Amino acid sequence: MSMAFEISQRAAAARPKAARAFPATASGKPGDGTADDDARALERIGMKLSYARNETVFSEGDEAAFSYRVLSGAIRLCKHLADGRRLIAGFVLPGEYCGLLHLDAHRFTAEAASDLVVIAYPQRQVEAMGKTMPSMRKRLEDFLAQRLESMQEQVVMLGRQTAKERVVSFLLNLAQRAGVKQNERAEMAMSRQDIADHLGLTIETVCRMLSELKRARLIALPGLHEVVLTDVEKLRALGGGGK
Amino acid sequence: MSMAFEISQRAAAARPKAARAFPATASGKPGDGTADDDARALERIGMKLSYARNETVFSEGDEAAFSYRVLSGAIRLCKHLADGRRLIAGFVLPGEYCGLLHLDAHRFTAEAASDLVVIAYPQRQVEAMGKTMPSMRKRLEDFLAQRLESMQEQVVMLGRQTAKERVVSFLLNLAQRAGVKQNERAEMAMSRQDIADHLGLTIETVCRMLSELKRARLIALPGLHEVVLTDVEKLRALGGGGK
DNA sequence: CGCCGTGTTGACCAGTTTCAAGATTGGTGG
DNA sequence: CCACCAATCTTGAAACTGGTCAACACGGCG
Repeated sequence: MSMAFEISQRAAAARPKAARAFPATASGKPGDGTADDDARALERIGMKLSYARNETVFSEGDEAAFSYRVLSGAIRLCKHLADGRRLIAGFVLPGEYCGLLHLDAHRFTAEAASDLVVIAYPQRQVEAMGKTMPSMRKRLEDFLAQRLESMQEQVVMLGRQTAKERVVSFLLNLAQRAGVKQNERAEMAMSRQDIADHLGLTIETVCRMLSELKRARLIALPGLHEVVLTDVEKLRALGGGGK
Repeated sequence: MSMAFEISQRAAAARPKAARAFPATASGKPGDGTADDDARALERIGMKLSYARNETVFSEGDEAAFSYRVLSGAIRLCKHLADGRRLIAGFVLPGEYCGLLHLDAHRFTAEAASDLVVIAYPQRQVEAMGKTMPSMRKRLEDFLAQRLESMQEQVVMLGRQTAKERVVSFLLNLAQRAGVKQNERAEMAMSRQDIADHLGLTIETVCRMLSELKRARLIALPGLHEVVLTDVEKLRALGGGGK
């Protein structure tokens, strides 16, 4: 089984914890609807892996041998600049994929933003499925389009939004992707520093903006890594001309 | 000839100046080497169009019926936000393409950043060539990869670089893409406002940074729309941890 | 010649960062 | 179970970068 061999190679390189058993659907994001068939097909060729916070899933420049689907936790896609500055291009949340298209993902380093469980798929299999299954091909294309869309949003955010707008956009985006509505609790797995590096701010500014939103009763922070949007309408109004 | 008909439709929509005759190679960027065959093949199915500064080539959301190659001048790819803020995702310089992949380009509005001459290719033909000519397929993939690369650079720039670093990066990038070396004159067709909207700065800050670089003898500005990099080494050092 | 669009420069101001304490949280070992 | 420690988060005050507002310069064109 050369496939299994490759997986354990990679696993060794990234030093994830030994893969533990998880119910196959445990952390699958609900509401995926149309994706289920493809997801199941992938599930069969994938392997579950766990990483502790801050472990590297793959590095910039690595050969893109695997794609990943997040089961729980979050991946951060980041770029480390020469002088230590860091920039996070995006997060991969539960139910989402990364590295499906070698084009994009492996230009970044992927790290566990929190304790993380993923399923890894050999890239070759994904490509093969893309060629035979039309629905899978479509999903690959959608994935790329989404990725472009989100990079674009980030460019708008970084280029033309204020600190408060950025934080609000981030929270709205997070809640939407998690399928969480007003007054529901959303997980915010990444650290404040991660958020700051994603929004092009300092950690202190992120904190201040969160506090300010809390004081204004627009959000609540039941725990360090949870948010509740208590007034989506007003948040949207603050979200800036974005988009 | 339905192709010609479609082209003039589009031309009418965008109100370009009547296409004038240009020697086929007049503004072709030299040094394209390997691309020449494909370029020539495209040239045959393309139509020359001219636009005055600020005319729209295509709008965000338009059907991507055409791809474009810039012969002279520059296209700006921009996004207009609700509140009037504007953000320029990038410029297309002479010799470069835009809209080759419907995926990306037509999420932006393309406008003439200066007086502009392009060749327009019916999208269908490009796709057809992509399927039959392997070298063309490769070029299309490269194009996408490049586009992603440049968006990424912009994200780093906007997220983690200072005003001076941004301007320096921009100038270095411009010179490199124009194939211009130290002490050679590079065209900078776009306005200061365009540059500002690309770098996420104000026009005043762009001016100040350019003046500062000029005072430091790192660049010269022989004309409003020309730059000479007089000390690429020091500029690189200023260019920040970029990449 | 004077106007208009664009670019440049200066003075002042606001938002963000930086620097510096604390406060919480989570993990470890007694 | 609690005490302690390290890491992370929060908050405050001062410094600074870049933005805003305003005046002026320059160049093309009617």
